[in-house]
Amino acid sequence: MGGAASIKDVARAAGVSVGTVSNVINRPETVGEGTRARVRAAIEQLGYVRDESARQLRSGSSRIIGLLVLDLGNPFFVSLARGAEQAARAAGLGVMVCNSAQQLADEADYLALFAEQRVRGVLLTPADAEGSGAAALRRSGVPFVLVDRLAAGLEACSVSVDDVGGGALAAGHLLESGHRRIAFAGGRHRLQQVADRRRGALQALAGRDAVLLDLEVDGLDVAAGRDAGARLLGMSPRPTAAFCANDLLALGMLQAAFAAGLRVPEDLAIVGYDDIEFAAAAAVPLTSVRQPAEAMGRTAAEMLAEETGPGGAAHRHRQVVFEPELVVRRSTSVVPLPG
Amino acid sequence: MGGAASIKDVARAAGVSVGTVSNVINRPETVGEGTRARVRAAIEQLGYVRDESARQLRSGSSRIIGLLVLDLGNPFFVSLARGAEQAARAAGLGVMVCNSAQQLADEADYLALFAEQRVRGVLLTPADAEGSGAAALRRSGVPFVLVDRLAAGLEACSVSVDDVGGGALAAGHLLESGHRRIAFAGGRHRLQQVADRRRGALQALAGRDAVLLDLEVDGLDVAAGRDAGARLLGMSPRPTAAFCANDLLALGMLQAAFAAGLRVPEDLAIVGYDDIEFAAAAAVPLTSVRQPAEAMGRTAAEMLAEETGPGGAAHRHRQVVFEPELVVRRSTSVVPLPG
DNA sequence: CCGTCGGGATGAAACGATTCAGATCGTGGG
DNA sequence: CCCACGATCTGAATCGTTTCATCCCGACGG
Repeated sequence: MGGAASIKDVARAAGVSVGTVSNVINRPETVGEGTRARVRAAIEQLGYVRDESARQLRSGSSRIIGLLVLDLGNPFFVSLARGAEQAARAAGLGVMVCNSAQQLADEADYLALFAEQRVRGVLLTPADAEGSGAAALRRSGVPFVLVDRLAAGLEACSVSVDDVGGGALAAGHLLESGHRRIAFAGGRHRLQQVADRRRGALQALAGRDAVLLDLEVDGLDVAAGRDAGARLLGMSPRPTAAFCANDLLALGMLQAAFAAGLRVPEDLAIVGYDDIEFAAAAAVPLTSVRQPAEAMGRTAAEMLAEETGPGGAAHRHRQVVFEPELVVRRSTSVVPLPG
Repeated sequence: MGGAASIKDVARAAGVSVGTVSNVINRPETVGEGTRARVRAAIEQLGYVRDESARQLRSGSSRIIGLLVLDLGNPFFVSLARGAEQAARAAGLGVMVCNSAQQLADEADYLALFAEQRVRGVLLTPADAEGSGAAALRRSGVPFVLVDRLAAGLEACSVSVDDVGGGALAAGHLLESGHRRIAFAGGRHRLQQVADRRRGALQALAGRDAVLLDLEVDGLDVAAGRDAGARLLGMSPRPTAAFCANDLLALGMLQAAFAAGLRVPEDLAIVGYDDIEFAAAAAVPLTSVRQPAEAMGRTAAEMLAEETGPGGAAHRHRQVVFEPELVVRRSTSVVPLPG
């Protein structure tokens, strides 16, 4: 193997011109039967694989889309990525998954990488509320879909969930269960999703003689949840329930509660957010607000494929908003549920 | 923006030749100070971004590596990917993460995608024991590193963990804790990692008057663990301990045990494998066999960068084997550990 | 027998960057 | 005053593919 075989080698081996080989690959119906077979045999025999960079250079369009998620360590985003990958494959596209880890600098780096690669488009879960990533994309003219965040105005498509409504669902459920002192693990986080969930909770509690106590966190992972849980245990009077901005925090808090000998939900009720698989699998299954992660990823990829595919000129930006759904499990219900 | 600006546009705007622009970008020290500034200004002003596909076509080498993992739903592989991404970035490379979901067909599809993209190299966690993926890579001449699997012979670099040793650690620990009837959730799985862990367990139990009972699973996730747990509960006499091929299975089994009212570890001791973050965060923290996932990913990417970088001709394939480490937690220790 | 038609095949231009052999120019040594 | 030299810059060739204007040729209608 002295370097991969090119289309020229195939042409020579099959005794035809390069144009014909290209036709066999891209428009086989325009090529005579015998020639087609000969070319196919040559391709097979030489192990020829089309060089995508040359194709892209000439045709001007790439076959991969970039997906930049906030945190690959969160199964919610993994599900989202899986959905996107699935839809992309159905559209003949590949996905390049990258992890911004909520760092603006990393986000910018990866967007630059995507720009150099001339990706077909980008699915972005923005790392800040201001939308600097989206602004950069718009400036460079790369089509993009905002994921897990509503696009302001009509600048782009977006796929999101009603986080305010989700927060209200969670807080409303705790309220109905009799709780009046409720902690919110997430505090005044700079992520808009967290702020919206908090706002929804406040709305649900307004005028109901109940109070929401902010627990600041310095991350949205299990360790931060443990830490927040430890702080919650020190509060007095202690909240009787906690609403966590995501399930990772909730799992950490659950662990902190167990470590301190508290019973869940009797001594502390816990509601998470996302309904990741591990929420149901926890020893005390977590009540959580479900987001349709896979559907979100799938929808986003489909919209991008539509926008950047043939006929994309007629594309109108759309905002798809999914409704969250409360899934009640043991962590908030003293009386065991059926099943 | 009528299409992105090319190097030619920059050259025109700066009043120099394209060669000079290229030099400003790639060998700035060879260009006069004034010219350099003028070109830089033009680049800035036009928002020029180098087209990677053209660069790659001419230079022949890509700046991205492909990473194909068995299961992105398993945090172990997410950590591994994170480590790889980190090392790749340090080497100026991008990573394209894909998920074979243990399906040979998907593995082949993604490897074909990588081949078309002419990726710099591939990090592969093989989906079968026979190594058909590796064979395909060798045939197409793409450099690759086997991850989480020892490379037979000297065909390639590999980064793996001593799974036989890890299995022995887990079983040995259960043996020391007094268990004699031990279930193995994983059964005779086609994945080599699972088979090796089972073999290690058998070795540890050999001649010790203990028995290993296979529990077949049709997946390596939480749901499969729940299922295996349900079956375990029906066995009689019931095993007093279970060794699970990974932590997801263990978490599922833990949940099944709780659902049936069993106490862990008093009625059933459980050992997992991988030591993912959720293992420690479970309500009954899981004893597990730790694998250094991030270090594995990092090492693999570094080896690939070395092999495919300048001076790669002198590269000799190496097999790096990490040692697993037993992490004992509540799920196997009746007497609570300090801390 | 001629003109046309159309299926099949051809060959060269074009995409955007890199690279390298040369051109240009100011300078200092001889 | 001439020449070699280094520093700088130029222009064209090149990478592998797609695309399109042509060309070839046998068949068919007139």
